[in-house]
Amino acid sequence: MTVVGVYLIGVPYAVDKRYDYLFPPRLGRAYRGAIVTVPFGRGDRHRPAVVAFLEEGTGEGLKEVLSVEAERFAMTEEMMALSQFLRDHTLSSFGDAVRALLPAALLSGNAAARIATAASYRAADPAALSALLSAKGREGVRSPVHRKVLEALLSAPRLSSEEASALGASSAQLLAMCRHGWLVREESEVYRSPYVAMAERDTAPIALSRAQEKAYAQLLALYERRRPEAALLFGVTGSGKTRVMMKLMDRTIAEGRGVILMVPEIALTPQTVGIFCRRYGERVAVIHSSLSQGERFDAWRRIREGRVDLVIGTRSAVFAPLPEIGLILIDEEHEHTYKSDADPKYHTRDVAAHRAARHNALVVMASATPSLESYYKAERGIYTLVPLLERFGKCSLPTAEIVDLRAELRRGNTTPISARLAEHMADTLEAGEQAILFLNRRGYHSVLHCRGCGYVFSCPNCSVSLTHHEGRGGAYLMCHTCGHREPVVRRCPECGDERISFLGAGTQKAEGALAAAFPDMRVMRMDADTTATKAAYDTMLDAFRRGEADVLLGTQMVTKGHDFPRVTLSGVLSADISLHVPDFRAAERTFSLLTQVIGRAGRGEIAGHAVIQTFTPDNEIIALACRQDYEGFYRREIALRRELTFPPFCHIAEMTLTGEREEAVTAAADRLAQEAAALAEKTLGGQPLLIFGPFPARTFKAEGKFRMRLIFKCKLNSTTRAYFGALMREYAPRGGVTLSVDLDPGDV
DNA sequence: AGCACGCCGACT
DNA sequence: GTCGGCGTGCTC
Repeated sequence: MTVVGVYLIGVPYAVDKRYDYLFPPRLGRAYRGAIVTVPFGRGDRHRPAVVAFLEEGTGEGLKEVLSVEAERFAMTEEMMALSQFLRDHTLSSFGDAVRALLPAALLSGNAAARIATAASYRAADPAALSALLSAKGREGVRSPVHRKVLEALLSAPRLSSEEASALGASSAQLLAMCRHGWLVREESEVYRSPYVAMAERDTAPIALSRAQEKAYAQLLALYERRRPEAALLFGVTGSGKTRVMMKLMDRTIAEGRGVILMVPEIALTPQTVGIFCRRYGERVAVIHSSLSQGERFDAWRRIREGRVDLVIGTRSAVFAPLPEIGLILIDEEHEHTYKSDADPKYHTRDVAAHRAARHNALVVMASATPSLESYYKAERGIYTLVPLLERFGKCSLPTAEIVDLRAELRRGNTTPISARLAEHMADTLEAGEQAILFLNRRGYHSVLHCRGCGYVFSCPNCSVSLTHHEGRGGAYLMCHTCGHREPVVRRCPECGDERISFLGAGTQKAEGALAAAFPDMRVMRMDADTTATKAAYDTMLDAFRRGEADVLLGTQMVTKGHDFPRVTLSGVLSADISLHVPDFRAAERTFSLLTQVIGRAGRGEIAGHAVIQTFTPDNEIIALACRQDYEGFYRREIALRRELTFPPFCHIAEMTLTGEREEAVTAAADRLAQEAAALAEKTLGGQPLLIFGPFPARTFKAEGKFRMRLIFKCKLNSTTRAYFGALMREYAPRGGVTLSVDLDPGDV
């Protein structure tokens, strides 16, 4: 008898181990990677599972596998290895890894039933078709509709039922023709895709400038090594990175190898997709979070069956089941959306590198403001640095201006719009041009600063801004990275001013202030609330592009990847909010953000201008962004990271305890901290590992649950991963408290 | 995760 | 005397 060892899908970490079942002969051949349904637990509930082990045995005392999914949907060896990699690398369960790789439709029962089919008709005997049409009398074709259908089949191998009905043939008539033995009806699978093939195709060769050609040659040389390679394409805004990448894609596809193009969620607009659909037609698949379950399943099948050369998509597209991969492109590689915050908590970059190793593929990460981690790797030769620093065409760099909000306050202006910004707004409106205003709101409510001098309360150990908490003994300030606490003071330690307030206080009134200052102005507001669906987002951007509003006011999403030729002014209402988000990556994010905002203005014919409002006009990050000086920024920031021991000089791991009873959560956190220290002592053999906390998570209480965190600094390797794995398994808290781990979280 | 066993409070 | 609360432990 065949005994299979399976991993269950959709069970917690504690159940994530091998379970053996008998594989009854009536289900056919057993094989590794098979997706099966098994009875599990006392209630014998049916659960999806994946076969990972095969053995011959008596199978005594084992339950039986209930059903097997079609072999064409099974996990390939690569998928099995990738799931194992995800489990080891992120400490997720095998089942969660499988869920990341497979479309949900495959795991929720009968996949076959979820496949859409369509009928088509072909000539039963194509050779005899013309003879049939010219035959007379009883043997001939008398009905004009029948004749039309058969004539159409002289020039086309088959007719879809739509095409046949367009010729006037009813389904009854088609059935009759089948009974005559003239036609054969065939059911075939169809693929639901919201992206229809574009009518006009773009097949022109891609012409490159000299600088672009040089970058392309460098990348091509790497590609041709046919080994796992990684490159960092460091291209400033407007340098034509996309053209370089496209030429490399052309080359890869021409060799019959697949390409994955990763984009941040926000950049996946119809414009972007259109460019690639025109070039690669039906052999493009698009994957993103708002596809329906059916669309996702269909895209996955098309890719898996070899019908696709290019997969464009957000984070999860990195798992696209292309049979052969030659190239993985990660555009805007610094974007934090590439890190998954749900299990498995992977980074796209790591998965891409893993797949590239298997396929001997090239990974190209592209950005104008690379993540510190990536640029550091490029500096050390782990990635090949491919610079593309020349701006292409005649668009010039916009000018940038810093506005001192302290002075603004001294002059009595308490609105979030400075006099300078108002002036520029007026000029822009006058000229019939458009403006984009960026308003960050994340984190503003908990960081304190001095309105007199701009001083921000920060951690003496980590230089991360402190957040305000209401505790039992009153309010205090705390560092979310190391747990350092200090009391709230009334006076600024820098200038003695008493105007201590929350950072960004007042900016949420921006819309009202704009309306008051410019009553005739049309303001379009764009944030997570107004763009709940992808369609709403695309519609708003289109409307703004058409000039249906003068100002686009919004969060992060207004700063990303779209060309608005009529935008000549961009403004940041408070650079401080972004600069002092309580996260060690705040400076990096701000530099990237400001660089983009400044780049947004004036990409058309007209020169652009950017206005950056801040309480700290002397801040070096802001100055560097205004000069678009990435190198300068990198030198400064990498020195700070080294000094304070932050990535890339260590890794950070985060353990979170969640539960409904506050005392239970805090008690469990204390116990975990002790356990973690003891286990480190015992198993790490002197490898450095620092434990901070426990302390309340950024959102201590949310949705009726309390959350405590522990932060670890260490080097992640097999020893330390095993250490965190052991903590997860052996220290599973009980009493309604759950424990989760994030190795290398996106924000801390 | 789900389900059952198990030992303490308010009901027919 | 029982119905049922959710703490604890197991699932091939």
